[in-house]
Amino acid sequence: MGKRGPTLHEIAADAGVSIATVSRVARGVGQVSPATRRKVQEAIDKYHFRPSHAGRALVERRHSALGIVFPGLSGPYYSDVINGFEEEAINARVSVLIMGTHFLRQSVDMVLDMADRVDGLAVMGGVIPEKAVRRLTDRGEPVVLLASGPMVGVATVRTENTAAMARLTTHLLADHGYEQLVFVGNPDGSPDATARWQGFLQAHRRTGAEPPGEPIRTGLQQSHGFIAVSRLLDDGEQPRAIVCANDETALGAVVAVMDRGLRVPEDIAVTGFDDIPMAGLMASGLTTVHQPMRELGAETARQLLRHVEGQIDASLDRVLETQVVIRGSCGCGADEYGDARLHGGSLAKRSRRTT
Amino acid sequence: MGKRGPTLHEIAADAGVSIATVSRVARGVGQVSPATRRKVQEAIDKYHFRPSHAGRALVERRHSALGIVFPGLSGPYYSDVINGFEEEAINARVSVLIMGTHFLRQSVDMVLDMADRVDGLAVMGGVIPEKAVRRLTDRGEPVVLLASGPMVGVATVRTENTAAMARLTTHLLADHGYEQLVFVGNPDGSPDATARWQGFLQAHRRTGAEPPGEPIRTGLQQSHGFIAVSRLLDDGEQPRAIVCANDETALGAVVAVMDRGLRVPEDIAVTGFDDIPMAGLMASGLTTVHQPMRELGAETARQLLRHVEGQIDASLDRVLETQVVIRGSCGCGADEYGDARLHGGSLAKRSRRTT
DNA sequence: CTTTGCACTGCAAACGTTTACCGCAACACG
DNA sequence: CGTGTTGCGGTAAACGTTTGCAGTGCAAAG
Repeated sequence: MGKRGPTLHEIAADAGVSIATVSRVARGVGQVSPATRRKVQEAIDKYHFRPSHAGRALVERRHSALGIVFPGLSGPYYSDVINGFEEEAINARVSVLIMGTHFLRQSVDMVLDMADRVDGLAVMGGVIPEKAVRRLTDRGEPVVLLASGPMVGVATVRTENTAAMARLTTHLLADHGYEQLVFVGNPDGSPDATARWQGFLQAHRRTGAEPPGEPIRTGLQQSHGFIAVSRLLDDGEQPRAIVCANDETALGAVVAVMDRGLRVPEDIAVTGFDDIPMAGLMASGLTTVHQPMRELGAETARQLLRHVEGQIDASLDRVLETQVVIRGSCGCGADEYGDARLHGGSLAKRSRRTT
Repeated sequence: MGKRGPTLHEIAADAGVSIATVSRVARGVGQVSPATRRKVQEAIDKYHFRPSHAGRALVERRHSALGIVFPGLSGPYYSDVINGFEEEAINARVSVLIMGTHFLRQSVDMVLDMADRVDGLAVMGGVIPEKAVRRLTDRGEPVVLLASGPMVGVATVRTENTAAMARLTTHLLADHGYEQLVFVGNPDGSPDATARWQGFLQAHRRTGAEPPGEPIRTGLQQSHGFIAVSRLLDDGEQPRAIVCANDETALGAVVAVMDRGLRVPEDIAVTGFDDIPMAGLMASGLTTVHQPMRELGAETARQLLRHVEGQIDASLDRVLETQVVIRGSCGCGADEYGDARLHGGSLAKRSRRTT
């Protein structure tokens, strides 16, 4: 059974005017005498009238909504991106529809379906195959690719992953002189993970270090990191440093290491990626890479809105800067960069050194 | 500028038939000869035609979509709920639109707006005031309240929070004999937190324990728990047990306790709520309450779908069962309930005792 | 008193579907 | 050969809006 909301006609009848006048009052355009306006407004309020989106979408050919598609929705990462995205959307008076495909078979259909409910779509990398993205753009649907490699003909907004991971890895290899680094994350799992693995490799090549072994392929949640590292250690391996694809796996790794009575960073250094709130709080401080998540979402929304307005720039490839954040978990002592420990009831922001 | 997709008319022209026939072929209803069907299908494929949602929504008075509204989207909690919800929705061939209000001023407007784009709405407790929910139901919009207290005239699906928290707290008070319990979480923050605080209080009353002090009001993220407990300990207080509103704050609390050289559970016991994957993995094992998140989402979707079909049962108040999961962090030794430690490369599921 | 201009408001045509209804051809049957 | 019957497929109305255009009435100007 469908919606039963009042329509223009009912309001018009009640106010004793035509539907055109009600429409004009409702959207505040055109010439309407103050007396009529008041009368109509009263009827509108009385019935809590809100114009039907379907009717409006049909004639205006726009939905006043933007869509954003993610693979999954767990983790503070996405939350911040969505926040930034929503903020910009609200400024532009459009709704935001979120979708998580959860890697289901029907993903492409779901996205295609959503595309028909919004004016533009932000698609996170790895959600649907390139071919499906093409189909959308070919249809004339404004699309912005989020956090995924450049793709000809499609606007992209992303953060600098590869170079940052290369800098971080170089810090471990060159500054600390570590030799056996292990990468935890699935390079085939998401564009983010791919780019980070690339940076990891790049650093090894550039510093002339021995090439690293196979990555430990696992998911991006804390429990995944915990399990992966637990397995590794239980198998008798003990790398000098564990480079994780994101902070949450890193946190899981830290717990796994400590569970076995080993110390971070004295026995094993651990690094993350994303700089989630928890990263700066834990004892040694997690060395990681800060990404402007919120801005990533906001910029994506802005670009998408321009696109929807017809300001198409399909060759756009906006890359937001990232910063390596050196804390304690890589082995840099607190004394080295000022007091980085929490104490005495103060929760002053831990100092950072960024490269 | 708006969508440019092909319309029924173009397909009809190309195939040399009327729009009615195209519509029939597209949706597979009515009588169409095999020859015509083939011809039309070809044209449809050729243009990648998909019927416009707006046009369809207008005449059918349904959107083939369900909405689900959350306050925020961080944490594995929501992810699982959404998963279950989506799964049921996909079975019923309807789309799912997710929305996170992020406690913005415009929340009510956002929800009202979304209500006009879907056939039914699942609203998580605390997202919008009761009055706004009423407005929706008054308009005839199918609404199911998710994880929030019963509300007359509105169907509700939730998990048993209060009783479970009472059982857990009683375990700490009676079985362990702890006396100074501290609650971390904001009772006014969400219906979940409210119910858990209630259970916490209830246990104190029932066991005749001294009433607890004020709760430590903070958010539901790991970093919130960490900061809250850090402050507490730095202020010189040392409760015997910390009861957290959810697992993530509990994990933050554990890290904060350990950061200060104290042990969990020997010096301070810590408990959570939700049973997220990480809860079973950490060293001592987090004592918590297991909730059927996925089922919560799935059941909500099922109820909402029934409601949309006209099978209204506004007095429904479905309460899903929860289980207290005793692990080590409350002080129950591993030896007490079998080997609950991870070792020897095995990651066997940690044993549980449930009440 | 007629004309002109202006502010206001109604009419009606889209927008892209779905579907009830009807016409038409072909065919079977008496 | 007339009369149903049946299977296809076209016509048109309806869904709820927006908006160009035209009409109305009134005041000011001629």
